[in-house]
Amino acid sequence: MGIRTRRKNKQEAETSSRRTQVTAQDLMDAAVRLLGTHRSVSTLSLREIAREAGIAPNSFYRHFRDVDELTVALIDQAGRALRGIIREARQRLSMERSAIRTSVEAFMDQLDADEKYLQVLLREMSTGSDAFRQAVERELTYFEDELRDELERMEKLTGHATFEPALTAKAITRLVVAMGASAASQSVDQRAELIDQTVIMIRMIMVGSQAMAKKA
Amino acid sequence: MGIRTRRKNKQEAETSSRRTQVTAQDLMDAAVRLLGTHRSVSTLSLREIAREAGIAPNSFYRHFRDVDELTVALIDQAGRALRGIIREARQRLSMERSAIRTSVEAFMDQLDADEKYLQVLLREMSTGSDAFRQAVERELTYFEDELRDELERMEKLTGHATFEPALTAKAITRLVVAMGASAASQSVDQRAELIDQTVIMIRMIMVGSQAMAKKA
DNA sequence: TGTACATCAGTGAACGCGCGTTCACTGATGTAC
DNA sequence: TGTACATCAGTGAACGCGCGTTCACTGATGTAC
Repeated sequence: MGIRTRRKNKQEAETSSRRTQVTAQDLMDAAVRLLGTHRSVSTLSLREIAREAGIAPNSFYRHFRDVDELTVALIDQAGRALRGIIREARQRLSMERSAIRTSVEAFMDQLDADEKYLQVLLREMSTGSDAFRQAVERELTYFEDELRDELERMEKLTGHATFEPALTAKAITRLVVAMGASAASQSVDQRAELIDQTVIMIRMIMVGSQAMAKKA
Repeated sequence: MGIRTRRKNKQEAETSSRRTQVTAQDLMDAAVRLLGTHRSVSTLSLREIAREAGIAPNSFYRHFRDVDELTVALIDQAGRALRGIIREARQRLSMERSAIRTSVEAFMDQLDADEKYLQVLLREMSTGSDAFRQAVERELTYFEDELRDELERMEKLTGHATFEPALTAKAITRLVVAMGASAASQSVDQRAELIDQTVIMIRMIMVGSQAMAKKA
C-alpha cells in the first residue's frame, strides 16, 4: 500500500526522481487512452482518469479544476495537431505532385498518432458542451482559412481560377473531417479505400469550383 | 402521492382512460426532450428518463430492457425520417426546378421537427456504441443508394453523365450530414446562410463530377 | 346483469456501487542560514 | 558542510448522492361464466 503500489497501472517508470511525478500531460494521456475510439469525454469520471494515471482521485485536483478543464486542454492539443497537418502539407506541396493525396494521408495518419487528439476533436464536435464545440469550430476555421490561402496561391500559380475560394475550402474541410470521423473506426485496409474516395471527392469539388469560376 | 401526482412532469393528459398509460413512444419522446441539442444518449440515466416521462424508475422495464434498447429504437426512427426526406425530395423533384435546394431545405427542416430524431442520429454517429454506429451507417447507406439512383436517373434524362455516381452520392450525403450537424446548434438566420452554402457546395460536386465524366 | 378472476402497467422501499469533493495528513525535494 | 524549514504532489478515510436493479405489492380494466 502507498507509494510503492501506485505505479500499478502505469506501463513504465518515467522519471529518475524518487517521487512519482504525474504531470498534467500524463493525465491527458490517460484520458485519451480511456476514450479509445468512441467514448466522449463527458462519459469519463475523474476517478477513472486518476485510476488510469495511477494516482489517488483527489490528486487530480493538483493539475485540473475538473474534467472539463482537462477536456479544453485536449481540444487545444487537437487544434495544434490539425494546424501541424496543414503546415506539413504546405511543405510537401512545393516539392512534389499530388498535394491532395499527401494532405489527406497526413490527416488520416493523425488518427493513428500516439496521441489521438484528433479523434477527441472529432467527437467533441457533436457532443461536447457549448464551450467545447466553440473551441472545435475555431480550430476548423483556422484550418479552412489556411486552406483558402493555399487555394488562392495555387490560383495565381496555375492560372486556374477558383469559384468562391472560402466556400471551396470549407466544403473540402468538412468533407475530409466527415470522412476522417468515419475512418476512425475502421481497419487499415478499409481506410486505404476511404483515402482513395476522399481524394476523388476533393478533386470533384476543385474541378467543379474551377468550372463554375469560368462560367461566372 | 401516488397516481394523482404522477403527471407532474407531463405537460398534458393524453388519454381519456383513467389509468396513466405511458407508452414506449412516450419514453422515447421524453429521452429526446432531455437530449436537447447536444447531449448524447449514453449520458442519459434510466431514472432521468422515467422521471421526465412521469413514471417510477422501475416502470421503465415494462417497455425496454434498458436504455440501449431505447436508443436503438430512436435510431430506427431517425432512419425512417431520413428516408422520408428522400421520398419527399423525389416527389418535388419531378414537379419543380432547384431539386438540390429543396432537398437540402427538407433535410435541415427535419432538424427542427417536433421529434428531433435526426439530431440523435447525427450525435450517435460519432459517440454511440458499435451497434449504434452500425445502425447509423446503415441508414446513411440507404440514403446514399437512393441518391445514387436519382443521379443515374437524371443522367438518362438530361444526358449529363456523372463520374462515379456512387462516390458522388456519398460525397453529397456526407457533406450534407456534416453541414446539418453544424446547423443543429445554430439560429434560424445562421442556418439560412448554411443552407445557401450547402447548395453551392453540392453544385460544385455535381459540376465537378460531370466535368470529370467528360474527360474520362 | 352480477360476480369472480386474470392481466399487467403501475407502485415504494431497499440494496450495493461508483461518483465528486472535502479533510487533515505525509514526506521527499530544494533552499536559506 | 549541516541543520531547519517551506513547498507541494502526493495520501486514505469519509461524506452524501444518484444510479441500476430487484422485490413483493396494487388496483383498474376486460373477460368468462
